[in-house]
Amino acid sequence: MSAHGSLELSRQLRPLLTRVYQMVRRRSPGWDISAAQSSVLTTLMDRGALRMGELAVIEGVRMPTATSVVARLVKLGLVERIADPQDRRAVLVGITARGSAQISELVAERNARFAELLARLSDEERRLLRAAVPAMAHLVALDIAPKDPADTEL
Amino acid sequence: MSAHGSLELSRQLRPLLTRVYQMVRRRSPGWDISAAQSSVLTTLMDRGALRMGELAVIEGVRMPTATSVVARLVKLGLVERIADPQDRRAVLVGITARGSAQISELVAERNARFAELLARLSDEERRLLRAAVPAMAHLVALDIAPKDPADTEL
DNA sequence: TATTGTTATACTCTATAACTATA
DNA sequence: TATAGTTATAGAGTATAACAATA
Repeated sequence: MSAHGSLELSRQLRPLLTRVYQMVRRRSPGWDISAAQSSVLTTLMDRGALRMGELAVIEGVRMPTATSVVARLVKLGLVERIADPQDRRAVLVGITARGSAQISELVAERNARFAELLARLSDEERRLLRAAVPAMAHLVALDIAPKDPADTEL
Repeated sequence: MSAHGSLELSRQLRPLLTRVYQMVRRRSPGWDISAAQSSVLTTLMDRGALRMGELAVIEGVRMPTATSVVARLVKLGLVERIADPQDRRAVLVGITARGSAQISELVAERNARFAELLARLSDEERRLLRAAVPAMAHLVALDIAPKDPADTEL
């Protein structure tokens, strides 16, 4: 019944989200690592060492892609490949101390840059954004939830 | 003085924006055109025909990149190159009827998919998101504004 | 035989450097 | 000489198909 309101909200909100995303991402000079690379690093930071296949699934890419991104990160000394003792076919990919340090810096820098923009809003505007955070978090959680027909009631 | 609150808000909001962006973008099967291509099409849709160099600036890419993206779109019949009568060095790039139709469809599809997610939130959550829209719009506008020292007071 | 990864190949997006054509 | 754009070349990210090694 609220489908109409949702579509209208989608029309307003979606382009804005795209723009804000690009603001924070695209103009980030001085960082040598790419979006794909920083995504892998944050994943490994959050979840610890992962098998190549798991990493590919989480990143939403195919295995050959994961292999090549990891290969470049290894060359940069930011991740390492570890043989899996349980299964000799498998490879564990882990972040190195240097990778860890670098991604922390990058995240801090992005947050700082976004914060500068937020600081230029009014107190009221910031309050409204803050109030919307839990709803956004819920939205993000929805995406992870399985989309089986059985889960339609979620 | 509100710098601290901004940084905290940035920490909460920025990762969520990234995730939502990816939800809407990445899992969009059945669309042959790439992100760079759809971005060019929406730009041409919004602003009409542009010179190659203007397009490159707006898209935030170098001219050779614009040239190649446009070349592929021309091959797909979605944009056309028009000689500029005023300056024979220049090229005007315009969207075709087919390009126009295709981008409208794509935008509608993305909005619909995002709306489905929004529809799964509570009325209250949607209300909070709606209330945050003007602040987000302001945020986006800030990025466009020049960053000269003189404009610091904006 | 099935699973885990890698290699081979190809396409898009991106950049810089060198070039052409016009102002 | 300066500007608008293209071509040449290279590297990153992505994919599919074919392969190797292990379970």
